[in-house]
Amino acid sequence: MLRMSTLFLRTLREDPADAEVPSHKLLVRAGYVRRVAPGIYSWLPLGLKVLRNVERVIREEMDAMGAQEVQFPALLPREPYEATGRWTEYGDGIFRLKDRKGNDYLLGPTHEELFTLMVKSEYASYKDLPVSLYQIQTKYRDEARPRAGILRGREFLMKDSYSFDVDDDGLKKSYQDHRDAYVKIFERLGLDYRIVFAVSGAMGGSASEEFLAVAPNGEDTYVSCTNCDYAANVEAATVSAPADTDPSAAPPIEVLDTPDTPTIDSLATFLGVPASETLKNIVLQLRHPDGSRELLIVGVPGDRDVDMKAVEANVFPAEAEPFEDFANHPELVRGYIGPQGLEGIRYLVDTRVTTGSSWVTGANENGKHARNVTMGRDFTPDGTIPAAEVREGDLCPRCGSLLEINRGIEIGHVFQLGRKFADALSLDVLGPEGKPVRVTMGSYGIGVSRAVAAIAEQSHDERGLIWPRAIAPADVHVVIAGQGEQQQGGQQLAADLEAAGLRVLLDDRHKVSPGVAFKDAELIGIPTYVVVGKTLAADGTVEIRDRRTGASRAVAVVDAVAEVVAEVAL
RNA sequence: CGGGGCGUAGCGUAGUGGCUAGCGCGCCUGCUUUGGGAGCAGGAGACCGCGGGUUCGAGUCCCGCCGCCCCGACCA
Repeated sequence: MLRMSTLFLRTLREDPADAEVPSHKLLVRAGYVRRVAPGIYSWLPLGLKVLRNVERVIREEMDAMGAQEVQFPALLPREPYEATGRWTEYGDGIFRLKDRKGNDYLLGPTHEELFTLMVKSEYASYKDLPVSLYQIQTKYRDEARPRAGILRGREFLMKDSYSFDVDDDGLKKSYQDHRDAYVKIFERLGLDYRIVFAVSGAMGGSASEEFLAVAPNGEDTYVSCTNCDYAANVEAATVSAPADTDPSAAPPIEVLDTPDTPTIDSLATFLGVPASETLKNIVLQLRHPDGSRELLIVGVPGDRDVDMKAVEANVFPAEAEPFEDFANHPELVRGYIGPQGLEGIRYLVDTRVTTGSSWVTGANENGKHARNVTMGRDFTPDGTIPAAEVREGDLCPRCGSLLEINRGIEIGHVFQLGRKFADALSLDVLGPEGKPVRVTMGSYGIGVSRAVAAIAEQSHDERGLIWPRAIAPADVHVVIAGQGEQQQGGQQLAADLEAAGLRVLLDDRHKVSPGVAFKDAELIGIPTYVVVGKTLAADGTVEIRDRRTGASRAVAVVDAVAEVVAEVAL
């Protein structure tokens, strides 16, 4: 039993000044966490109980799906990360340190290398696979900007698992098994979440989905269809493209004098056409992994911005950056670039730019634009990518209905990693024909500490936290509001509840007024609390209150244990 | 890393060059109080983020650094 009289807890009456989002404010106010350094937090007793409860749910489901728990160190040697290139790729993103001999170490940001090497050293036969391993480990990333309390920290708790299969079909099954397990986990955690398509990004690999907890303070933006179940991270979103038409049917190109119209706004105003009918050509510079540079021009409808993340996802592993060096490229007339007659420069268009579509665009001459510039006749791009930002009201690529945009917190990610790490670290098993077979992997993560914050984001009101039963720090909170008989009654009830198998938090503080006890109970957020107070003396009843609805009912103290047990079991 | 805001006691804050840095909460002692953040009395607690400078005098003005928050860039 937790007794408030001795519990290591101090609640705060006011929001901490450095907190912005509700989860941060409330977890600090209610005495669950305390900051010790930027993006680094300590867990106090109540917070640690919630964190452990989340871990327990995750462990149960991971074990149930057949994954086996292991534990790697957080402190890791440089060599495995050198072998996969990530010692360099991570740049400032990892914490590095040296031992007394000057050898390089890092604090693990993620553990693909270690899992891969572990399987390599233990297993050698296709008969050993498939296997899925997981750990719940503290991860370290030197984030440029930690924010929102434990929502994005530099030290955080993560469940990461990895599947190992001999072929793609096996990988698909392992992926699906993890996905199913994640659904069960997030259901049990009481989260409102969406599964969205994601880009695989710097990790390479193919199929990738994110589990996003719906929250206005989330860092991820996703689109979802108002009709069907299509949902995607904005970086991975596609939209329904207009149908192709016959380019020869378009009127001929017409070059127009458009002085002083280097921007889309000025052009649209000058010509009196909507910006959506103009074609904006953005010059980018690609940086390839080998250090070489390449120009890239991206054409998008003039009323939309280029989504750099979407572009990068399509030119991976190159990185894209804005191009500024117009002085050395006289063929690129800043503000008046058009795709017609662009020779030798890679040109990609947005999905919305289709064969047969005609545009107002630059004439590659200062002060001039061209009308009726038609794709398939006047220019042919080197490819089509979802380059323009997605907006609310765009059309679903699957059913054509309206898309809407919302924000979410990434709490899980499932990912068919493929052979990137197996290749880098030579992970083979002997196949049935006696020849080595390269292993294919999946990678699956859940942000454990982040999930606590995500739940707090979704489950609170102006008075405080409201935990789902599965992870609340206790099943029931007994508040003693009074002296003498109430004290005796409350102590007895708490003991009886505990004897009935419940986890009990008892507010047995003598000198605090009932108002303080009520406020604390609401702030701490145990879903059910029982008030033992004046009604005990008056008519032998106690109050059972529901934290979420505020509903209160009086029950005879002799029936209280049975009533509470029934309520908690719901 | 760029832009903006801000660092005063455990928490929230006042203090726009001039007396011993003020208030609320919390904490300690005593008495009273006990169904919605109690009252009275007495107390402890601050190198005013750090370093340098201007000035007769700096929490206050100037410079540098560090840290915090927000936006952006970045982020398996």
